[in-house]
Amino acid sequence: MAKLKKAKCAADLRARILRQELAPGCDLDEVRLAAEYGISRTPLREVFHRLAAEGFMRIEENRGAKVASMDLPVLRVFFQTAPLVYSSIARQAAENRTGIQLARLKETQLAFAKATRTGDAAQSGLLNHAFHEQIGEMAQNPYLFAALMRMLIDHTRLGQTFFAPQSPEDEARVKKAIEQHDAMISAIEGQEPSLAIDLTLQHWELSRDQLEKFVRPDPLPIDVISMKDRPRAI
Amino acid sequence: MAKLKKAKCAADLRARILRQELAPGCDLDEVRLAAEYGISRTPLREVFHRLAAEGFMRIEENRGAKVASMDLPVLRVFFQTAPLVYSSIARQAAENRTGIQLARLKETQLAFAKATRTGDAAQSGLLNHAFHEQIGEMAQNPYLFAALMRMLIDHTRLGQTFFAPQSPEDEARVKKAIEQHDAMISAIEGQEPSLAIDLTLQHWELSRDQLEKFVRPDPLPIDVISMKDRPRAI
DNA sequence: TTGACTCGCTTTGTATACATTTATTATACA
DNA sequence: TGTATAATAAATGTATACAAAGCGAGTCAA
Repeated sequence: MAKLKKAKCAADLRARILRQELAPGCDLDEVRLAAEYGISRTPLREVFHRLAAEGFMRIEENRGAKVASMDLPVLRVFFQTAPLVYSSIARQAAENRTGIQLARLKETQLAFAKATRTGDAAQSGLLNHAFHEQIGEMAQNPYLFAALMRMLIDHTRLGQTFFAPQSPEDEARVKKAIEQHDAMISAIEGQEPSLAIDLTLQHWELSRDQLEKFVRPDPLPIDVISMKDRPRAI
Repeated sequence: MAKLKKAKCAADLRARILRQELAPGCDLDEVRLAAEYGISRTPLREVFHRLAAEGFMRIEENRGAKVASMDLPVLRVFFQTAPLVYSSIARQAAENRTGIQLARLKETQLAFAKATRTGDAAQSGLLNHAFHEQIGEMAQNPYLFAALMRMLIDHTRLGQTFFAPQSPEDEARVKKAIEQHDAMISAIEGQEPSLAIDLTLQHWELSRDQLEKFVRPDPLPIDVISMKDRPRAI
């Protein structure tokens, strides 16, 4: 039981970070969290060190653990690197997937589609994360998997709003994402690497178009700024 | 001082694993190592969890930490993935390197060349590792960097013998590797991404040819097997 | 008012003692 | 002799107590 607590704590912290319930940069109180999870500081700190190495947080000497930040320079790299990593993973997943993994992926996809239908945006984000992580496992490539996991941390955090559609267009996008997942499952099941790559890149483009709105918000119209600041201008 | 001990412990464990002084799969005694590094089990265990997440070791519930193994299936993936990761990193290093990083890289290369000259194979391996890790840092890509670090763990462990030349041909190979490093530095300094990629792939091929001898030893001649087993055959 | 300093509080880091689990050995029995 | 089981030893996991470092409020002097 005690062991389960530690694993559960790690999993829950990951989820809270991915949901941005623990915001990027916010710092984590050892005693508070230890109490919250019903464990002492010792095992919690072990979890911290592990999550730090996984890229969820960083630990600063004598000043505790903080949730990994998402600075803009890195986000640029994110958009640049995602197609390479995602498509490589997709190809190898189609080549190497096992039947059991495929069955699990289908289950996740069902749960994911259901979460979007019930409008649970946070849960949708986490299940979408799980979906892509499972494809990563199928690739059986520990090297690229490490890169993928780090990409997904930022991708899921950025995409929090994706599954909370505000308009009919947003809803259509979510629906399309689900269909793309289904197509990807088919390509992986049929062991068609190049098709899996194509579908993955299409899926990425859908996601990217949405994400970029948050990463590069249109700069405020120049006159608005100047109007606002004019009174205080020298 | 106490903090330095922990960092030093982590760095030393990494080095010992890379040198195969701690062999793949061997298990790590908490009390022994804690005594060895002059710290208690608590901080050592934190280091273990961190190194586990970095891919140096794995931790099994209630049965301690073991050095990460190098199984053949994964090694196949290693050979398949290395060109992609290494060349992507090289390109981005050429694009994004800073002057300070370049200076540090040159220092490492000097130390590396010196270690090969003095015949210190273990140190050569570690400095070669540091050289490629520094190129990874230059790329400023945390996602691919995670993949690179995992590749280098296996690459350095596999290549232990590379810098302990047994023949004039081996020595020529080491010499060539050093020259390739110099050429890579030039390409990165001159910010020539495509040249950096070419040189990196050449460097990889040199390394690969040598590594494959250890990974895929020639299978026993078929008649030797049949001769040996014939007496016991049905 | 500002800047530097001290004191005390809060938080982080480490060691140690204890609980729990696994591994090993000894012993009994078939 | 081989196997199963009990007893014991060794280790891993956790909690707690204590040490050390950081942080902030308040004080005092310039």
